Amino acid sequence: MDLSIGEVAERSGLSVHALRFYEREGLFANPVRRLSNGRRIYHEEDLEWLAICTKLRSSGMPLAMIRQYIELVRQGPGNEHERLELLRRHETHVEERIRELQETLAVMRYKVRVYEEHVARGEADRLWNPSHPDAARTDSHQECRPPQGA
Amino acid sequence: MDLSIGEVAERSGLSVHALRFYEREGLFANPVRRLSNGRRIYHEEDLEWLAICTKLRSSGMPLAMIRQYIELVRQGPGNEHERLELLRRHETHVEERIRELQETLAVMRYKVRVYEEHVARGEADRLWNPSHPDAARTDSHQECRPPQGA
DNA sequence: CCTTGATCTAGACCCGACTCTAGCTTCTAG
DNA sequence: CTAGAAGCTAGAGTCGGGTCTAGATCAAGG
Repeated sequence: MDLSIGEVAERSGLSVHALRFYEREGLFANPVRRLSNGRRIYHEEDLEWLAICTKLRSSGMPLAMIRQYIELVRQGPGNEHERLELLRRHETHVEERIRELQETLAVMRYKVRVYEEHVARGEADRLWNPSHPDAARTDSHQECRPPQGA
Repeated sequence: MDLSIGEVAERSGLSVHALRFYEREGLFANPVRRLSNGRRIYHEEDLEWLAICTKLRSSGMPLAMIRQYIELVRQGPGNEHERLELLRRHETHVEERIRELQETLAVMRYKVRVYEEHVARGEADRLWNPSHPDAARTDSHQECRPPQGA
């Protein structure tokens, strides 16, 4: 039932270094316990929490925010509002990020399509080419009118 | 028609420091020209290119990749395929990132909803709470069956 | 008994992308 | 003529998020 840091590393996908680092950073709710010889012991719950952490991280939540969350948890019941507020804040942030990426993607797709056509016609070199002022100018106009669906 | 670094900073939204930094990093296609007194002079095209750079950056393209692109441009016509390949690689990357964010978002929304319900019923403290093994376990099961639409 | 491998700590190092500082020059307005 | 703003360079510092190293300890197997 007890897991060594190596096992946790393997199962969580984090390095042992990262696990110790996370601990120093206060990202564990309950202080990591030790064997009499000083070695860390983890349990299933730790793995579950780490899975959540990794998910939050992959969505761009900074460690500092995860720490804030876990600090609220440590303070015990009574601050559920703050916890929710924090999560919703991040939700909003992720939504905005998605929109930003989608917009860039639309512009890029459009440009790539235009470029492909030009290349096909042998008139290449007229896209995102800052050493070709003519093209740059033409193109940046196009950029102002991205695909209708954007 | 000539722009000083300060003007470019203001109009591009980048700091003068960042502009000099970008130049050192080789992110300009044509070497930035200087006045006889050593001061940099920029032109509209530079602003246009910087706008593109900023867009690419905001979509997560690393400076190193922008540099690769601009190096292809500097080499002149003939490598349009490589340029397109580079842009498509990034496109794919952005698509994947969007998917990743959408997935996390779905999970977060679900969890937040569950949490809200629990809080409403006064049974709070049962979500993403690694010091409450019981809750953690229940919850991580829920996590394995995210909203049907995910 | 000895090696191998996992662990420990403290602290150095890395990378990306800037940001800022020091010390100097140069332009512009009063 | 002079103060202040804006520029210049080289190089140091920052921040986030780790990663790695050195040197010590410990447990197990041959």
